[in-house]
Formats: sequence, C-alpha cells, structure tokens
Amino acid sequence: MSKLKQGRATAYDVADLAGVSQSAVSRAFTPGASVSREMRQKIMKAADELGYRPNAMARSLITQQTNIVGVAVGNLINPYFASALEELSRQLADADLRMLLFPATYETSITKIIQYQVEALIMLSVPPGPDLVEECKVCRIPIIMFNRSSDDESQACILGDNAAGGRMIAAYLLAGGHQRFAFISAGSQSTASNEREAGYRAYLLEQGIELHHREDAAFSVENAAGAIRKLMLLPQRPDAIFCANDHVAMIAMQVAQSEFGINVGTDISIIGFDDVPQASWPGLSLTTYSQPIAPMVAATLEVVEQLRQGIEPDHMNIVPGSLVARASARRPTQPVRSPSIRG
Amino acid sequence: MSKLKQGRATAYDVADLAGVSQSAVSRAFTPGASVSREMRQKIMKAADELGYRPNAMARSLITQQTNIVGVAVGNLINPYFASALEELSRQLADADLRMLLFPATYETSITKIIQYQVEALIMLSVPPGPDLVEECKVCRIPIIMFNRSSDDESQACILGDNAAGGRMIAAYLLAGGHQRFAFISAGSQSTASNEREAGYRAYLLEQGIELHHREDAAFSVENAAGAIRKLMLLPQRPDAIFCANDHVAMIAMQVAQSEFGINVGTDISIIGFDDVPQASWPGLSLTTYSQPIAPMVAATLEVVEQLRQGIEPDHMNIVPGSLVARASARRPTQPVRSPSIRG
DNA sequence: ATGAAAGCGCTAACAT
DNA sequence: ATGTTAGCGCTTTCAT
Repeated sequence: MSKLKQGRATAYDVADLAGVSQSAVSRAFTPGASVSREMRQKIMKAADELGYRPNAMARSLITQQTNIVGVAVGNLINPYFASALEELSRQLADADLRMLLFPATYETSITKIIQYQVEALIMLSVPPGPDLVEECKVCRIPIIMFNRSSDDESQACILGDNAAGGRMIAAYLLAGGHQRFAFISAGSQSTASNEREAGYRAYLLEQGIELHHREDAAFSVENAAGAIRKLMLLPQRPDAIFCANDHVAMIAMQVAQSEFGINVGTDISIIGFDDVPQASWPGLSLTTYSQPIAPMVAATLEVVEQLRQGIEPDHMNIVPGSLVARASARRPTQPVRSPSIRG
Repeated sequence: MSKLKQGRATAYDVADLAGVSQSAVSRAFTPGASVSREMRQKIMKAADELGYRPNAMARSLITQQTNIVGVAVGNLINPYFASALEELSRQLADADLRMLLFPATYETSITKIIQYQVEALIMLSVPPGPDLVEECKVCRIPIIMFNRSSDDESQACILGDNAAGGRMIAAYLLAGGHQRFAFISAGSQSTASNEREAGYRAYLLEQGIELHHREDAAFSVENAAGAIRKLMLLPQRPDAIFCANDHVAMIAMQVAQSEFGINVGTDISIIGFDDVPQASWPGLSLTTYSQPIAPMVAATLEVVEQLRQGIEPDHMNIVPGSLVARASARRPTQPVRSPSIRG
C-alpha cells in the first residue's frame, strides 16, 4: 500500500510490518487509548525498526487543533524582548505547544502564518498592524499582547505594573532628595512607556512637582544617545532621570559616563524599567523596576490555555513588579513613601 | 457538504458559493495555475465573503513539503544570537519559509518538532545532543550548524572566519606594542571559541610569543566577571586581552573599569569577536572582529535552499569578517602585518 | 481489544 | 480551462 524506502514510514507501513491494522498503530501512539500490552509492544518494535514518527500535520487535520501558536517579534536587540522570547520558548514547550515565529513588520507574513492554523497569536511587545488584526478577526484567531496595552477588549494584554512602577520610581527619587526630574520616553507609540510616564508624572504632580524635562529616545540607539546628551547639556541639568526601559537607561548611563565624565549614581541618578539580566551586571548596576519575565510569560500561557479551552480570558492581566535598588540611583536615606496610596 | 458557520471555511464552501468545482478553488489560489480571469474573480469574491484561507496543513500533506524549518536556540542573552535570530526570521520569511522555534536544551522538544515535518533544522550556535542527531538521522532531517563547527560531514556549518580573526587580532595587538597577551575563552565546548583561540595563539607563537595567561568564562556572567578579575589580579597583569566573543568582552570591560578603575583602551586593550550592535555604542566602543550577520544568515538560507532542492551543500561555509577598530584597544602606529600569510 | 471504513482539507493526475 | 477522482497520513466512529 505504501512505497516506503523513499518517503517517511507511515502508520500503514508499521501496521503491515507488525501484522496489525493501521488504527491499532494510531492507538499505540495515543496516550490512554485501549491497546493491550502485547499489541503495543509489537507495534512499537515495528515502529522502531522503520523509524516511524507520527505526522503532526495529518493529525492536526483531523483533530482540528495544531498545538501551534504564532509569535510576532520585533526588536530583539532590547534584551528584555530577547529574554521574554527565550522564556516563552521554554514555557510553550513545557505546555506541549509549538511556536511559529515571524517578524512583526512583515505584513505578508501573517497571511502565511494563519494558513498554518495557529491557535493564538502572541505579539511580543510589538503593535499589531490593522491588516493583522483584520486577518485574525476573520479567521477567529485570538491576539495576545505581551507587554503592550490595547483598547480592543477582545485582545488579552499581559503587562507589567507600569503605572505603579512609574509612581514608585518617582517616590524613590524624591525620597533620595533629587530636585530636577527628567523622563526619557521610548516613543509615544509604546504604550508601556506612556503608562510609566503617566505614573511618574502623576506622583510628582501630587507632590507639587512639575517634570523638569522630557526627551524621546524612540527607535534607535542614536536617538537614545541624543536624548541623554540633550539632558546633559541643559542649562539646568536634571539630577534624576527615569528612562522608559532598561535598554534606554543603559545607553544613557554609557553616554553620561563616557562623554560627560559623570559618575552615575552620585552626580546624577538614572533609573530604568524591566530589570533585564544586564541590569545586575557588575559595573552597570542599574536601579530599575522589575517586570519579572517568568511570571509574565506564565500569565501569557494561562491566557493561551484559557483560549484553547474556550474560556474568555481577562482583558488586562497585570503582573506585579518591584523596585530593584542598585547603584545607578542615589539611595534614599529616609523611607520611601508608598506611592500606591495616592495623594 | 461542509457545516460552515462553526469551523473555518474550506475550499468546498467556496466552491459551493461560487458554483464551481473545488479544484477550481485550489487552482485560483495556486500561482501560475490555469484559471480564467472571470473564474478566478468569481472564486476570489466567494472566498472573500467566507473569509476563506487555504489550509497549509492539508496542502503539506499532499505536496510533501511543509515550508517549515526548525530553529533551536539557546542563550539569547548573548546579543549576537538574538540578532542572528531576528535576521533569520526575516530572511526565512523572505524565502517564504516558516520558522518553528524551540529551546535546544529540551530533549523532548525535538521529537515534537520533527513530527511537524520540518525540512531542516538550524542549530543557532547550540550543540545538537546525541539524541537530536540520532532522531534527525532516522527522519532524514538535515542539520545546519550556525556559528558552530561539526566533525559530522553530513552537517553543513555556517561559520565566521574564526581562525583568520584570531590571527588578525593577535597581529593587531602585537602591532599595537602590547607585551602580555591573555585570552578569555567562552568554554571548551564552544568550537568558535576554540578556533579563535587557536588562530590567536598560532600567530603569537609564530612571532615567538607564548600566551601570557588564559581564563575560562563559560556559561555565566559570574564566570566571565571572575575570569577578568583573575587577570587583573595577576602579579604580571596582561596588557592585551582577547575575549572569545563580544558578550564576554563587554563584561570584561565593565568589570575592569568599575572594579579596577582601569581605562580600557589606554591602560589595557580588550578585543572581542562578533561585532554585536552594542559594540558600536557610544561609551563602549569595542574593538572586535566581525561576524556579519546578514551574510551569515544569507549563507544559511542558501544551504537551506540547496537542501530543499536535493543538492548536497558544502560542509564548511566560512563567511569572511574583518577587524573593526574602535577605542577599546590601543591602535597600532605601525601597519599591521597581514596575518593571513603564515610564518 | 481490535479492525474496517469514513473523512479532515487539500493537490494532482486524469479526463473532457 | 474546468470537473472528476484518488489519495496525502492520520483519528475516529462503528462494528465485532
């Protein structure tokens, strides 16, 4: 029935060799199916001999589930996204799910990805284009936003606690006795950056303090370096700088130190957001607010599982973080007023 | 024939709606098939109405090609691997190939990945375990090694020019008037590190110079920091340090500067390998030998294409790099003797 | 517990 | 140029 020798061995080949029916082979490879021990052994022996491996495509066709989720990535130079991706690859594998990765900026890609019947789409901190959203709607593929908010109630968002983090950072810097507060944004299209900024400014304002200066570091290292340079050259140089994420903060530290001879942590304070692995490197020691990757990815997988079971997940899933005090910002001598209590 | 309304629309649904045969629908979605303009329009209209998208699983089953390649990743904290992955995602998409990503360290993963009939497996700088190799052999899935050598002639390797790079770095440091040459390895299981070290030592030896000291920075930031600390505390401190890759070199720079107050580039010279994006950051300015990502990924895709066409690719595919002189190593005043000419 | 048969959604001959 | 038919490799009733 099957040619063998050329293509891969099929369940029929195994069945023939073992002298059983093809459906018996299927059962032998299905956990919890009703097969006798001897039958299973006979089949496994034959399968082994032929190097048989079940064909997931054929199985998906009939079971109507592929166990594949699509993942859209953008800028992996930001170590937070790289770490998140790595953790995602592990937790998906743990959950017996496969990951189909594609570059978010390729509009055409999504069409191809959808054809593989992915069960969900995870946007790794990248915005979904309008065509992507439309495609997914038509094909009933749920979109999950990792580290990005969305107004669309149908999209589940997994977020760090941006507002609380922004407030906490303001409180920490204020308690550290700083005077002139600056903010470096990661771009107005970054919802995370915007939410962090809002929390930061809100807390300051509640204490009667206006933001001293604001810069934008969107899109490139050059822009980030330019932003910090502008701050350093201000007639009234800020003494406290909150950078929208660690990636920007690390660039800011480098530039401030190397180009302006500034001792970060004493001359000025720089705080980031994310707590990327590099933040704890010796010599960098970046004070930051954590977005713990393992829990955030775990929350993402929980949403995936809910979706697969037909359960409607929460629209907003906020994973708490905490301030990680290191050397890049002067440590307060007085206790920090908890910023979660407003006013 | 088809229920519709519940699952996704199939080619039959479209055919029914358009009043044509199902194979006509198939042709309408197959580039270069013989369909009249009016027929195609009619079909596309119906397809649009139903939100029909061809099922790649079903297609793969019959065409016997999935257009999927598996990619195994390990440590994405090293920005070289993260950048390579990002570029790979783009070039695969350009080649109309899908990427199934999985964590290399999960032995069980490979079994699952293979079931999706991947057409090749790319190991992104990670060693394939013996079971993985065996599995791939049984299933006739070709293994491609990115940034890693293999003795197995059946595995195509895409490599930077490690030997030439190691030699070039030695020559550059020597021309810079350095005296005591150290090397920090990325671990003995890293073939790239070993090859770079061999080239470095060989050139030095040819000039009658023994390696002053050698350390190992395998596996973790802590080990890398420990390695550079040992070097700094040596009674005879080295003045030239070649780190097996930029990731290690960046850690070394940080530690040397922050913990030992050393001015890298004047007090001592540190050179890395890879030319990761961060190497050119202001303030870091790491001298390094490039492993150009786009060409290396392009070479990888060429191998993939050859494999898909049944052509046996070269076992070794070495992509040339070049020394990128920046500020972390003292620049030679005399011309550098070309190290590619031995002796 | 096992086998026979139907069919998942598609492509690829083969007719016409 | 279009329709008919036969599978791709598997799971899943349904018999037995």
